[in-house]
Amino acid sequence: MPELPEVETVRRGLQQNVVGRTVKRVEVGRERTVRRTSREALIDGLTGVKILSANRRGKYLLCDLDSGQKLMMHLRMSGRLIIAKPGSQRPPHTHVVLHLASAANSNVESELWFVDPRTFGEVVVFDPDLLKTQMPDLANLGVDPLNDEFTPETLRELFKNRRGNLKALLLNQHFVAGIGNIYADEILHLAKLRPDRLPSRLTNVALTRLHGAIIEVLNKAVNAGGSTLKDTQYVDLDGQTGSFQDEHRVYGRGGLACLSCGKGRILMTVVAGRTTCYCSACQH
DNA sequence: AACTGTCCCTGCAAGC
DNA sequence: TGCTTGCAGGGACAGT
Repeated sequence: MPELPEVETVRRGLQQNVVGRTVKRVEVGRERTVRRTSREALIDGLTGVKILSANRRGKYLLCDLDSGQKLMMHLRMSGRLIIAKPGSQRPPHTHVVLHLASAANSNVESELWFVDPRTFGEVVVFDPDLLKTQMPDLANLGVDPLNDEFTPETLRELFKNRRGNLKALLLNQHFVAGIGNIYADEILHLAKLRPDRLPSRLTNVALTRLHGAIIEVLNKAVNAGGSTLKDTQYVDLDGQTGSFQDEHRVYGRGGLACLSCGKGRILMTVVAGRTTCYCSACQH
């Protein structure tokens, strides 16, 4: 399930394969994928338009367009972006197809497919001036943890006057943007903190450890190309799987021995309404 | 204002 | 074997 590391891997794929190219034609299959506006709005907003950049904010992919508008793509649970040769066999649930003109230094055209079985994902073209009204979720997004402005002090400020537990806070996109269920559990395990701990009670030492764990886990996962699980089949733009699932220490390991301390057993419970795995011995 | 619970949707796996 | 059921989860939304 795409979280920050997977989305960052996809972003790099877009940078390589899509930036600098012009959209010749747009196909929209299932309208739910473009529900924020409409089929016509997406086709009008992208046809004949050049894609200038590939950026990321949390789990949101954002491209500047030469029309002055922006393209936002969100993979949510099961979304995938695939670059393919024109006319290739499309997988089931291919909801949006962008036909891309060849890059300046080549004569190879491509298709960019937005594939999404569970249809939670979305694709939208929006006017940056209307960000606050049209894209309130994006406008209210918290700090990106891989941005330099994310420091232990940031975390300390954000923890003030918070009632929820650590896991709920890590999952809250208004707080820190990009962490989902898998990486929240991995981060808390590395930081040796229980998911149900209250942030207001954390010592400065623990808080600094948490800050370091957020950055370390996310960077390692980015370097591994993200995590590919059985159920979501996450792959990058070229169809490559990630490998960070091999480094998961708690996620999906309920009932097994802790790989870090060797003493504890991984408990599987529900915290903040999500399946949560943590070590009974080394997380306090 | 901040938090919790429910819903959306499909594919897969477990259980009968 | 073949069906049903439950589960996975990001974020919008309604309710507290």
